[in-house]
Amino acid sequence: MDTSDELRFDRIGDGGSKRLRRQLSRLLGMTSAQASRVASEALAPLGAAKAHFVVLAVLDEAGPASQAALADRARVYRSDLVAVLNELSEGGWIVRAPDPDDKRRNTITITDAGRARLAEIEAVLDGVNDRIMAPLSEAERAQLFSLLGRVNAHLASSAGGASPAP
Amino acid sequence: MDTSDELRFDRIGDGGSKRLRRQLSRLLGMTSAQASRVASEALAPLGAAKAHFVVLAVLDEAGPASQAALADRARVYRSDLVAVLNELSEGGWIVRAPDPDDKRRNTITITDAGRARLAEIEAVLDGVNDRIMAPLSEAERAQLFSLLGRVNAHLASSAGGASPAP
DNA sequence: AAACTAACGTTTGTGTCGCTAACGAATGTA
DNA sequence: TACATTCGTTAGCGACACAAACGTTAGTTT
Repeated sequence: MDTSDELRFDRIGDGGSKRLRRQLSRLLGMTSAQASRVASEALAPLGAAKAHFVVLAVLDEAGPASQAALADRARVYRSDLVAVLNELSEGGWIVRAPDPDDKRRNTITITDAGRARLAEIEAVLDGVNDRIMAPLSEAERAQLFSLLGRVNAHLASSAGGASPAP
Repeated sequence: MDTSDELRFDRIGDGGSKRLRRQLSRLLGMTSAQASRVASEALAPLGAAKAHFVVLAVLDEAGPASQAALADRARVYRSDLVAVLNELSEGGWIVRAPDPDDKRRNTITITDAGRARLAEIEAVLDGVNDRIMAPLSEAERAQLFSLLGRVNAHLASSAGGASPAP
């Protein structure tokens, strides 16, 4: 019979159901949840969160910015960014100073300690991603990135939700 | 200018950061969230949820079962299954009857209406998954499933979390 | 038969995540 | 001057994965 091929990850997360195995959204959800869990667990000892990494990375690469600009770049909602910046500020990794030119804005700047923190977090997360993709070859990892990236781009552009704070 | 290769989905969800683009967990999370949103929106008019589909599918394929067995197969936590079964029961899609042989257990059975409901939901979700993978060819879809499946299997087995209710 | 252990369904609660709504303050525009 | 928009902020929703505990029932041990 047709005992071949697709039975390799049978009963991993689909109860052996052909129906469930066809649903990419489910496979995506399960894998994402597990990856997210691994990442969070790895960051926990540092007292860091994933949003910390994203925000610090964007700050480091794009330079100081208002919270609104930061939220756009990091794809974090303005409302959620507040807490993240509070935490980063408490650690001395960023400075939140009022913008003299526009009193509505804050100017967020990464500190030297923040850059060190970023490197620290990045090292951990690089390790995490390596563990996640452990069973894949280099070529396969690139494949996965490419395919996922295309699906993601398609979803982001087709849906209304490309921008986090409309 | 910066005309190279990997810029095709630049600024889709990573703020243009090389660092962020390397993080599979992030790409996975964004894609999963969007796919999940599309699926939920498609199911909303039916008044259905994703868990409904999973539970009905498992019931249809593996036959009547206790809630514990159902939770294992559907990869839903016993605690969360309660609400799902309440909803499915209210719709008349399943029957929850005490097991005479073991008074601790309920026996969950799918009804004819439940099977019709399952077909209905499945049709919607098949459409959703087709829309999600629209930019991919048949071969690429198979590739994506295979790669994701391997990552998922690896994560499920390496972490303690292969079984949802320890 | 009594005592202990384990499985069952259920309730309740936790933490994260994506997202919406509304607010006062400040700014820009008509 | 009136109106609209942008800014940071607070609060809250709903979905999801998950943990802890409880009363009930069953199986096992002494």
